[in-house]
Amino acid sequence: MRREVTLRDVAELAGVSSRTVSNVVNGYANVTERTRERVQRAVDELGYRPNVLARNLAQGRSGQIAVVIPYLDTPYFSELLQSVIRAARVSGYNVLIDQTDGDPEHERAFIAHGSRRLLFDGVIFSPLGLDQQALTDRDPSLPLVILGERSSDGSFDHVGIDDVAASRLATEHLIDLGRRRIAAIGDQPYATGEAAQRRTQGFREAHAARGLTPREELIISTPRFNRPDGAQAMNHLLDLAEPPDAVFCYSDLVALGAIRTIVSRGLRVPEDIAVIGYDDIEDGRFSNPTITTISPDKEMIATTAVDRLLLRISSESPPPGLELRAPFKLVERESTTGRVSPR
Amino acid sequence: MRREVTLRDVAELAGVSSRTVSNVVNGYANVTERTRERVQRAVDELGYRPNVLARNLAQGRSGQIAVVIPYLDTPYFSELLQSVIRAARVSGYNVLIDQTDGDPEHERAFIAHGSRRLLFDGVIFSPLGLDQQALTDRDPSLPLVILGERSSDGSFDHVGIDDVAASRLATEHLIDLGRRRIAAIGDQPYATGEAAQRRTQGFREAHAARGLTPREELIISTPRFNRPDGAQAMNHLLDLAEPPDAVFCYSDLVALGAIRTIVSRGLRVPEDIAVIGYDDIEDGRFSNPTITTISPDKEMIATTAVDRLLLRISSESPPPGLELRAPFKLVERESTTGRVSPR
DNA sequence: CTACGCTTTTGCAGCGCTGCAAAACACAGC
DNA sequence: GCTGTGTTTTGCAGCGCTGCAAAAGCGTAG
Repeated sequence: MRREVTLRDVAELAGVSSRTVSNVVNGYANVTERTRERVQRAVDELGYRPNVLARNLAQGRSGQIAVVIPYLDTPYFSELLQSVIRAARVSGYNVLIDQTDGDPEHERAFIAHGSRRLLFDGVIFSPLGLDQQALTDRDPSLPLVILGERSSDGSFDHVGIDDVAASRLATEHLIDLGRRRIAAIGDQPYATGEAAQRRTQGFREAHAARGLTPREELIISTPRFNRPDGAQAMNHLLDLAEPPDAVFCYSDLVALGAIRTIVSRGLRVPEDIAVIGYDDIEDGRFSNPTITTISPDKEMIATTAVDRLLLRISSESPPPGLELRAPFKLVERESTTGRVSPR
Repeated sequence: MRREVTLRDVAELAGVSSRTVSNVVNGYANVTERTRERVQRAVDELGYRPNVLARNLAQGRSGQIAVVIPYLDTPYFSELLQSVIRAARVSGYNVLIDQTDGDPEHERAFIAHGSRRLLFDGVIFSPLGLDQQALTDRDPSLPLVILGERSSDGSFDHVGIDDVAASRLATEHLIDLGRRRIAAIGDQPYATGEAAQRRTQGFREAHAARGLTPREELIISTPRFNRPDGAQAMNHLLDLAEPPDAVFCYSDLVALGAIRTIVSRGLRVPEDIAVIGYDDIEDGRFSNPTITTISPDKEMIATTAVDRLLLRISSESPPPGLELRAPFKLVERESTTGRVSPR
C-alpha cells in the first residue's frame, strides 16, 4: 500500500506552509482567496484526504460517540438508534455501537473509569442492570446521557418519557373499556428494575384513580421485555383459575408474545382479552391484531439525547444534569378496540 | 480535565524506559518477570490507560471496522449486525455503523476513493443500489466483504446464501402443498435489483421443475422489502380478478405486511392463501400465524464475513476474492401448513 | 519615511504511541 | 579474561495533524 498524501505534500506543491494547507482544508478564516485557490488546486491534484487518526490525536478528540444498548435486535432500540445515528451524522459525529446483552458487569465496565476512553467523546447509554453505585463510580470526565431507565443525579442528562403517567394512561384505557381483571406483564421488583417499577406504579395509580384495586396475582414479572417472556407470562396467566380480561404489557414485544399465546390457545384479542403494549414499534402496526400502544416520540428522544451530549462534549464546565421529558401518546389499535370491518 | 497519565509517566515511576512500559502493556515477549511486575505496579498505581488515538496513529490502523447497511431498523439487518458485533469484538475490533437509507449515492461515496478512510480498517457492506461501476471505481486498498447482494469480481469476498436455490425451495414447498396460482412479491427488474432477480429466477425454476408456468401478472415488484410494501402489493393481488392461492414473499417483512392485508380483508392464512417468507426474523416466529420461511444461517454469515475481513486486513497481499455460501433451510410454520390445534 | 495596527502566513513543538535498530546485559565456552 | 550468542532494554524518530505565538506583509496615518 503506497504512502498516503499528506498535508506536507500538498504544501510543497502549492508552495505554502503545511499550516496554511491545514487552514484551507478546515475552512478557517483569514486565508486570502488567492492562496485558498492555489491550495485547493494542489489538494485536488494530489487527491489529498485528511488523516482522521492524526487529527484526532492532535485535537485530543475522536469525533465519535458511543451508544450503549442492551440488545441491538430489539426493534425499539434499533429504531431509536437509527434516529441517533442520523442526528449524530448531522453534527459530523460517527456512532460506535456497543451491545451489553444486558450484562450488568459489561455495563459497569463501560462507564467505569477509562474503558476504551478516547475512542469516543461521549456516551449515550440505555442501561438495563445498572445500579446507582456504578453511576457514582463512573469516570466523571466522560460526557454521559442516559436513556429510559434511571433518573439523573445531576451529573448527567436523562432523556425519557414519563413512565408513570404513560402507564397510567395505558391502564386507564383498559379500565375505561370496561375491563376489570387487568394483568400487567413486565414488572421487575428488584434494584435494577426501576423503569419496570415505574410502569407498575402507573398501573396501580390508574386503578386507584378509578376506585379499583389491582389483583396482585395478575402482576407478572419477567426477566426481559421480549416475545418469549410475553408468551410465557401469558401462558401462566391463562392457567389461572380466573384469567384476566385485559393485559398491560411493558413492551410491544411482550404484547406480541402474549397475543401469540392467547390466539394459539384459541381465544380472541380483544374480545376475550384486550392487550395494550408500550413503545410503538413497527411490528405492532402490522401484526394481527394491530397493537394498541404507548407511543413515545422516539425522534425527539434521539435528537434531544444527541444534542445534549454534544453540548456536554463541547462545554468547558459541565452543564447541570437535566431531566428531559419527551412527549408520548396513546395509539389505539385493534388489540383493545377491536377490528374495523374488513374493507 | 486534568492531563491523562501517559506511558512516560509510568516509565518514570517504574524507572524504566517508556518503550519497556509499552512492551509490558502490550504483552510483548522478552520482558523479565521482575521488570514486568515493577511496571505493572506502576501502571496500577497511576491508573494508566493506553491512549487509543495515539496507538492508532502510530500503527496506522484504527482497530475499527465499518458495517454499512441500508436500514438499521430492518430486523434482518439488526439481527445480523448483532452477530457481526459479537464476532468483531472477539478479535478486539469495534464496529462503526453506517446507514445508507438505501441511497445509492451514499453507498457509492462510502466505498469510493477515500471517504472517511482510516477511521476503519475494512468494511462489511450490504448494498442495495450499488452498481458494478461503483465497485470498480472503489478504493482498491480498502478491504471489503460484501453481503447478500452482488457476486464477487475477485477483488473482494462475497458472503450469502444461494438465493436461487433457496427461492426455488420455497416455491416448491408451495407447489407441493397443491397451490397453483402462486404469486411472488419483491421482484426488482432493474440494474440494482440483482438479489431480487435471483429470487425470481428460483421462483421460475421451481415452476419449471414441476412442469408449471408462473403467471406473469402474479409477479409483483416492490421498491423495498418492508411491511408497507408487502401490504400494498397484497392489496393489489387481492384486487385481481383471480387472486393467488399462495404467495412467495422476498422477505419476512413483506410476508408480515401481506398477511396483515389478507387477514384484514377477511381471508384466512393459510386456508385461503398460503404465505412463505424469507430471512427467518424473530417476528415471524411469534406472528399470527407464524411464518414459514427460508432461514439463512445468520450466525455463520456474520462470523464468516468478519473472519474474511480481518484476514484481508492483516494480509500483505490481498487474498483472492471468494464466493462464500452459507447454509439455509426451510422452516415450516403456520402460514403454509396451518395451525396446530390449540393446546 | 517611519510607525502602527491589522491580516495573513509560518515554524515549531507536541499529541502519546510504536517500529526499528542499536546498546546493554547475561551467560556459556574456550 | 575474552569472545560470541542470545536476551532484554533503550533511544530516537516519526505517524500527520493542530495549537500557539511569532514573523511577515500590507495599508494607513503622522
